[in-house]
Amino acid sequence: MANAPLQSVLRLVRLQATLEARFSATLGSVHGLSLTDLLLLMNLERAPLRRLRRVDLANALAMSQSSVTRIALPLEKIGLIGRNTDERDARVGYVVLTEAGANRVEEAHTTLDQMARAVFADRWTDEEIAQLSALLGRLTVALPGVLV
Amino acid sequence: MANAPLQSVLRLVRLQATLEARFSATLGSVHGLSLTDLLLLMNLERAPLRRLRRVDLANALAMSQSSVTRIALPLEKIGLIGRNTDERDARVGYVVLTEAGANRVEEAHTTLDQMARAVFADRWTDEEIAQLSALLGRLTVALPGVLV
DNA sequence: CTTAAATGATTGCAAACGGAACTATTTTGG
DNA sequence: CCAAAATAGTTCCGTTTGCAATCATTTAAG
Repeated sequence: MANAPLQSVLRLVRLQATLEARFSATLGSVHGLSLTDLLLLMNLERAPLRRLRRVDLANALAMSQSSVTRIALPLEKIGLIGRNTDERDARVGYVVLTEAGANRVEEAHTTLDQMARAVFADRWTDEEIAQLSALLGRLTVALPGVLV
Repeated sequence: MANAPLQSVLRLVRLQATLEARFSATLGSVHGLSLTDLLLLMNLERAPLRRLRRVDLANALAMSQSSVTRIALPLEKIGLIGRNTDERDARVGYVVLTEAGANRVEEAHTTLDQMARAVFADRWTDEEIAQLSALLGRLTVALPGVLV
């Protein structure tokens, strides 16, 4: 297949719209979160001290800083995240996962995991899924500006 | 890897934002088209008589009908597509690729193809790329509402 | 036939996003 | 030590998108 690169990229682009729409719909009705919300919270969960600077969060999510500001605002209002300052540097504002946020992200993570498994439920072997994950992982690191 | 399904989905979602941003930037500066514009034109190019109903175009692009209406408007203004009616059914409006559109899509397609190849330029074998394409293809057909 | 449901397309509205501009800090270079 | 550049964050504005409502037309059901 001579045009496998283009085909891969096009399929990837088109898959995303469907996956995000589907996942966000369920996450919204069940947990009151969009997929982007959950990804933000999950990044905090994995971070040391459960906190990240806004600029690092933007890089981790492959989004702009302004988007992080806007997404964080309602999450802060409902108490899932908090705001910390840095004594060393007055410019930075840490986003901190609260206890309520940690609970919520655990629940939503479970739902997301089930949905992801459902996507592969039909005649996929574990090995094939691992292969796909590995190939996408290589693609991720091949693109500058996309953190893992 | 027990969480390969989730990992695959998350990587896919994150890759899309980067790829679309990168591709749209180049396509925009070189050919005056966004990636979405080009995908619309490419679908017309492959269609019989180089024309499609708006509703079919929406399905093919995994987008809403209203988006197709809005995307098509400026493309029509600059003469890349035209508008046909159906004598049998006055509701449908065909989107037709013009000669100018066919020329433009051919140029932009070449650029897109080169960019796609560049993504895989670093230590990917043809077989690996084909494998990725095949896996993404299976994923595409596994999701209802996503046409190839 | 005639009325109700379905279909195709458009428009208004709201949500999400990036970029540019701006403020406030910190770092750097002379 | 101080001015200039860099960095972090927010806000404003334009673009893109989906959903709901709407209109016109066709199909289906009685």
